[in-house]
Amino acid sequence: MRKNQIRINNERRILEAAVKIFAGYGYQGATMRKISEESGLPKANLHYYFQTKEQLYRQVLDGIFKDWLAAANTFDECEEPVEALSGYIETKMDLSRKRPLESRIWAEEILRGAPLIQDQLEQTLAAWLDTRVKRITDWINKGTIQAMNPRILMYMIWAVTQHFADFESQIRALNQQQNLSDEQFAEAKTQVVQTILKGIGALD
Amino acid sequence: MRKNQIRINNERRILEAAVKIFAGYGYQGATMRKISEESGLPKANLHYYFQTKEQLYRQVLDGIFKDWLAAANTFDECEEPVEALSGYIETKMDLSRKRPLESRIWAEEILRGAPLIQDQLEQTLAAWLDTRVKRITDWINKGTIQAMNPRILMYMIWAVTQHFADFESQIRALNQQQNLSDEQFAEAKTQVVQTILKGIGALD
DNA sequence: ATTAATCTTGACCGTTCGGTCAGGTTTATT
DNA sequence: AATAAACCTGACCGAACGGTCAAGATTAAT
Repeated sequence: MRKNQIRINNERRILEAAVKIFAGYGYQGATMRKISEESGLPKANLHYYFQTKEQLYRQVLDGIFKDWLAAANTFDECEEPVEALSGYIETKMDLSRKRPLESRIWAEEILRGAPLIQDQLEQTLAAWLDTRVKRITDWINKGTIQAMNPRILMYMIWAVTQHFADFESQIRALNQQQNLSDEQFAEAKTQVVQTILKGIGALD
Repeated sequence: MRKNQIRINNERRILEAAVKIFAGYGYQGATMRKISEESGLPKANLHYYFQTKEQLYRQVLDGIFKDWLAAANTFDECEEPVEALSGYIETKMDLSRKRPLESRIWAEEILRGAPLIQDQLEQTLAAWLDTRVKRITDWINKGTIQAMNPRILMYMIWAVTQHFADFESQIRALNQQQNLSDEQFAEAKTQVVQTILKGIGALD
C-alpha cells in the first residue's frame, strides 16, 4: 500500500500549485491549465493523479479542514478560560498569518454555500463545536466568565481571526497599500485577544 | 438626459438577477446565460443594456459600495461612543441580515484581491475610515474608552458583522441545518454589541 | 534480462463561455 | 402618418474549458 516516491512528489507539487490557483481565482476561476503551469507538469498529468478538477479541489479542502481542527489543541490543553481562549485566538490568528491562501479557499467554499463540505460541517465540525460549547458553559456556570451564548462567542472568534487573511487586500488598501508588518500584526493579535477576553468578562 | 421607463425597468430587472447569480456562483461561476434566465430576458438583451459581463458586475459592486458607506450614518449622528458604536454595529448587522447576497459579493471581490475596486478602497474607503478613526481617537483622548488602535477595532466590527452573512451556510450547518431565527439573530446582535463595547471599556 | 506496472504527454473532443450582429418590432417625436 | 430612435432576439462565432486517449518512456519486480 506504500506509495511510490514519484507519486508522493508529484501529488505534493500539484496540491501546492492547486492551493495557490484556487486561492487566487476561486474554484470556477481556477483552470487545470493554470494549475499545470504553476506546478510545471503537463495538464494531462494532473488528470493522471487526480481524475477530475473537483477531486483535486476536495483534497485541497480536506487538508485545510485538518489544519482548522488541529488549531483547537491549545483550546483543549488549558483549564482556565483566559489561557484557553487567548491561546486559541492566537493560534488561529497565526494560522491566518501563515496560511492565508488556505483560509481564503475555505472562505470561498462557505461563501458559495459549502456545496462540497456540507456533510463535514454538519457532522465533524458540529461535534467539534459542541464539545467546546460545553467547556465554555462550564466556565459560565462557575462564574469565571459572564453569561452568554457560547456559540456566538465562537462565531465572533472565527470571524475576527479569519478576517485578517480573508480581507487582506482590503486591509492592505487601508494601510498605505502595505500588508500589515509583523509589528502591526502582533498589535492586532494582542488587541483582538484583549477585546474579546475583556468583552466576556474574563479579565475582571 | 432622462432615461426611458423601459430602460429603467429592464436595467433594474437585470441588476436584481445579477446580484442573485453573482452571489450564488461568484464572478467566474456566474454566466450571462444564468443571469438571463433569472431575469427572464434573452441573453442578447443583457448585452444591449450592459455591454460586457464586467460592466454589469461593476454596477452591482457600485450599488453595494453605496450601501456600505450609507450604513455609517448612525455612527456619525451620535456623540458618545456607546450610542455611536452600538448603532453602527446594529446597522451593519441588520444590513447583513437583510442583504446577505450583497455582502457575499463584496466578500468574494475582496477575497480575490479586489481587482476591480482597489481604487475605491484606497481612496473613498480609506478617507471614510480616517474620519472615523479620528472620532475614536478623540474618545480615547477624553478617556471615554480605553487606549487602543482604532483601525483594528473597525476591522473587528466589520469582520463580526459581515460574518453572519458571509458564513451563513456554516452557521446554518452548526444550527441544526436551520438559518438563525429572528430571535437567535437578535440575541447575536445584542451579544456582539455587548462584547465589543465592554471589550473596549466603554461600559464600565 | 524480461516482463509488468507505473508514469508521461501531445493531440484531440464535445461543450460552454462571453460577445456579436443583422434584421425585425415597438415606442417616441414631429 | 411618417420618420427616427430605441428596443428586441435567434443564430452565430472564436476561444477556452474539463476531460480523454493512445502510444511511448521510465521504473519496479522477478
